Amino acid sequence: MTMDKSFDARAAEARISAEWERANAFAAGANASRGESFSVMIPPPNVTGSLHIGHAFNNTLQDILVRWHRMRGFDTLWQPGQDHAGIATQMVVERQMALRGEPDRREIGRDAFVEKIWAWKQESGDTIINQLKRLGASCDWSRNAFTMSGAPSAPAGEDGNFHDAVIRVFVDLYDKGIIYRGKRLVNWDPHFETAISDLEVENREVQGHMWHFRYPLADGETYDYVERDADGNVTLRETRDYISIATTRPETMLGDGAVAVHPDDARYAPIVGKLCEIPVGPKAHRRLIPIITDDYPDPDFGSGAVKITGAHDFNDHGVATRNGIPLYALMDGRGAMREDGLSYEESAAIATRAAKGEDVGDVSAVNLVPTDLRGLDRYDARKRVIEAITEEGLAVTDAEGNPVVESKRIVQPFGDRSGVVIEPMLTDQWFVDTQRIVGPALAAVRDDRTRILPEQHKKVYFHWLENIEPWTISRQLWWGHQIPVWYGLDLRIENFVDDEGDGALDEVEMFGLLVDGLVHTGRRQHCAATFEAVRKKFRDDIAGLPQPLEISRVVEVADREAAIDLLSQSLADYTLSQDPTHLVYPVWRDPDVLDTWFSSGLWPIGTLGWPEDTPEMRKYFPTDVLVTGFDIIFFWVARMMMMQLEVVGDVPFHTVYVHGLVRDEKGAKMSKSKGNVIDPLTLIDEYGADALRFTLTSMAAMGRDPRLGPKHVEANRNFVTKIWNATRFAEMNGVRGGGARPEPQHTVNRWIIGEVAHIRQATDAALETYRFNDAATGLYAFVWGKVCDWYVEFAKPLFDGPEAEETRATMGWVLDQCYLMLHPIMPFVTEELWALTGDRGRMLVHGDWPDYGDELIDPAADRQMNWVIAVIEGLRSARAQMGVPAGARLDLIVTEADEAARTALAANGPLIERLARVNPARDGVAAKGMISVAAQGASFALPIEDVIDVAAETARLEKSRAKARKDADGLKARLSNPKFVANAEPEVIDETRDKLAALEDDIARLQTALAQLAAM
RNA sequence: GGGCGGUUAGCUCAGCUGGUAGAGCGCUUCGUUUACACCGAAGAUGUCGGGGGUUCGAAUCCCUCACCGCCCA
Repeated sequence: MTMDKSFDARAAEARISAEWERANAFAAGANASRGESFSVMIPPPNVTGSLHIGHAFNNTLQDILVRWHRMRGFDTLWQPGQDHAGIATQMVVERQMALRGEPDRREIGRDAFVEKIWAWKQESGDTIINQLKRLGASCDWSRNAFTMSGAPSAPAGEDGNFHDAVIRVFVDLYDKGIIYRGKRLVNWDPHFETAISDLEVENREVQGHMWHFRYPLADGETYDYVERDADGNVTLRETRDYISIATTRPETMLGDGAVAVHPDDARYAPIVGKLCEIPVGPKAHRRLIPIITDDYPDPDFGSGAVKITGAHDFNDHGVATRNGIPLYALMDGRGAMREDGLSYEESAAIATRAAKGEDVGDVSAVNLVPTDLRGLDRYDARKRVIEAITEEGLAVTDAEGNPVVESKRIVQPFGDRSGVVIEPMLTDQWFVDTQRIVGPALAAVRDDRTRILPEQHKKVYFHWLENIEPWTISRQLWWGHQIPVWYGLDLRIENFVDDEGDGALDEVEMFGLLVDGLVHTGRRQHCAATFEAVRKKFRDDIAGLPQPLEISRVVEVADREAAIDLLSQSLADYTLSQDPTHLVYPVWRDPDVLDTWFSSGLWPIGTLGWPEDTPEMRKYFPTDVLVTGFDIIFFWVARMMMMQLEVVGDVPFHTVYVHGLVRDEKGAKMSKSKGNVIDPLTLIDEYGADALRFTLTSMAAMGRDPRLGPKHVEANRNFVTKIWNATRFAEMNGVRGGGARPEPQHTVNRWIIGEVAHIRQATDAALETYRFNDAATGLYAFVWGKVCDWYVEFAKPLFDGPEAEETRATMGWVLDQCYLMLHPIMPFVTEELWALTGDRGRMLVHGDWPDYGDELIDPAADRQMNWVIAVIEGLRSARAQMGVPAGARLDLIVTEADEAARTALAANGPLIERLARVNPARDGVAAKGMISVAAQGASFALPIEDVIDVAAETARLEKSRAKARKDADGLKARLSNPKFVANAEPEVIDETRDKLAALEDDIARLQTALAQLAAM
């Protein structure tokens, strides 16, 4: 057999992947030979996702840990899977439908749309899984999980019980009161028409405008407006009949509930408590709002006065709630001005009463959008508002009378998926009261039950959790786990009078119910995992109602309207038939779905079969390591911590390894818009998966962002080729792998075995501490620098001598160790070489990770070979510098040598002769026409005859001497410092003395050589 | 505004608990010697961002300044 000149990655990767799969090599527990388990949960990529370089990085690191543990015999599980990515998936499928010219989702309805998404998922949802396989990720693919598995809408083949876990947890937290529903200001995405969490909001600085408007004081009031400089000197004094407001969002003025100033702001003190007019809206119904004080306004920013729109701004919302200012909603779900609710006149009247301090109750029907602006998009409304105010002369103007509009950079919230400006909206949403479950998550990291690496990220974790806000978990989407809460009409109206007192309804009473009860009263709600369970709860509810209602059948309908229709119809029927068995009590389910991260938060237990008591759950939970990017620490890590601790009372993992973000060569974040995205699959095609993996690993310095360019990958592809060719050389010389560790006699062989032991210890130490880059660069230096550069070269002459057999055995074993140790980082080429070089019985993926150590190290061999290497390097350097033709074979004259040097020389003569291109060493004296080379304990002379240039040789030796002297002087200075000798550790002092001695030895030899040269 | 990180060879970066700097790429010269030109040999290049401090000793610890980046407000 002759090997090709290089590794054909493309062909081999596919073949090897198939072999791994056929052998079920990645199955949970494969190759287990000891009791301990090791489990890792993949951070689930979106089902819509495709592999980007960040995934490649993240999964390479996980795979290294997993393969390393599997080879060490741990019962290993790497759990793969995907999340259902609510918004993203809906977006993908809607776009596809639009492209095909199909009716949109509203036209086909929820069920049909969800069915389409499932169809899409089954057809295209495994893209990233297949890409991860190409990377070599050794997940147990048979267990691939999905956060929507087992949902009622799931088609065949999508079973699983993730849905059960999600619903179970929701119900549990609901029952504990940790999940609640409430009207809150949330981040509303007008494009997807759903609430999103603050983490899905990207605050970006954009070019915006700041308008300045005058809010006239009510009843023509005036005040002295005085501005002072830092020293208290008056810089401006004028009589004003208005208060000046700056805003970047004029359209929200319509919903203002107050103007706020800082309590210490002297400028406005005279008018606090007075009313002012919002300078927009029909003149006849101009609204007045109070001027209040609050700590929020910054007196130094703008005019120091802030308009308060509690329903459309988070800061304002805080001010409004603190001060009892009503929250007037202005927009609908699409970000357009509202058209619903009361007329502007009625609304303005109510708002005015509120401004005067009257309690006006619920203001959700109040619509303060003037008739002519209703239905307009928020930006069109803005334009109209500005025009109207300017026209009226209430814009603040400059000296020339032009309205003051500042162009400035403002920070605006954008939906991370939709890219549109987020609108703070007052809506009914479901929340997790995170305050109540955050404690254990903080404690677990504080007392190191979960370690976060690198440690600096702990701060971020703590900071976020210590200031945690309620988590909005409802999404107004169709794709996701529908909230398991049903509503029913509240029929227990307060003013119900049972005229006859007979506990039964007559027609009049029934009519009263219909009119008062159905339309105007609240609703009942119940939460349970199944409709059956919820039906029972409603039945208990209605049991208290007057008969015959109490025996109504609980049935499910689409929504509140349908419920009212059906109930009315049912009651009407009853009045005719008097047959109570036909009475129904309709209930409807909350249409919202849960935030995808709510399900991802249960990933560690959900993928292991919880809430069932599964063997996997018992064996692999808590999991060991979570490998993830920094960007996901809040989204996911913190939430998993909170949820697992709350639900099963344990941490989800004992270590979180946080890696950096892969950047381009210049350090810029990769982004589609910048066009600097590097596609990992392209790199795999070009250089092979091993080269890419090795590159990413060698860049994985803890806490740092790797910068990746194709050049780096190319360099490591060369490394793949290098070990391939070392194997090829071995193979050509009859070396085979698969043998037991030999116990050779020759120093070279003893030395390399010791080097293997060194690197094994270094590699394990690096992996144990998650220093992936140290593991990679250490192996690189060992394989290339030690094995290929020196050992293979040393072995060449040995193959012709009496040590040929032991050298073959040693080389076979050494290469086997290289394959084993490189396998977690470069699985394909090593698996291939493993198969090519021996009959092993099992694949390398199930090879036994070595555990030898110092016992294999022969210090004498170590010393001797390092000496030989130094001599060869010295000889080569001297030759090159003196311009000796590379091919010329020189005599090697030993002018001086101690015992150790003689032994080393005798044992390694052929090696030195071959690698330094010299004839066998013989004793002699330096003479004219020779150059000198100093080594520890020995001096050599090389006759280069007439080519010697005395001046050049002198210069070369002087340069060496100067360097040695400089180093020696430094060391001497240190040793002669009494404080150093007194304070430094003894080993350090010894080390310094040894170094100095060696240098002085060198200097002496150089000195001699120079003297000889001078004498010639 | 708060927090975190960075500033080391021409470029991209290592350098863990302080013991006087390394790798890859690039560059120069030489080389087809029984694996490999995706190679080998030899070589050049560093006030370790500036300033101060602790220490026998600082790229490494502390303070400070400058610039760059990220996160949160």
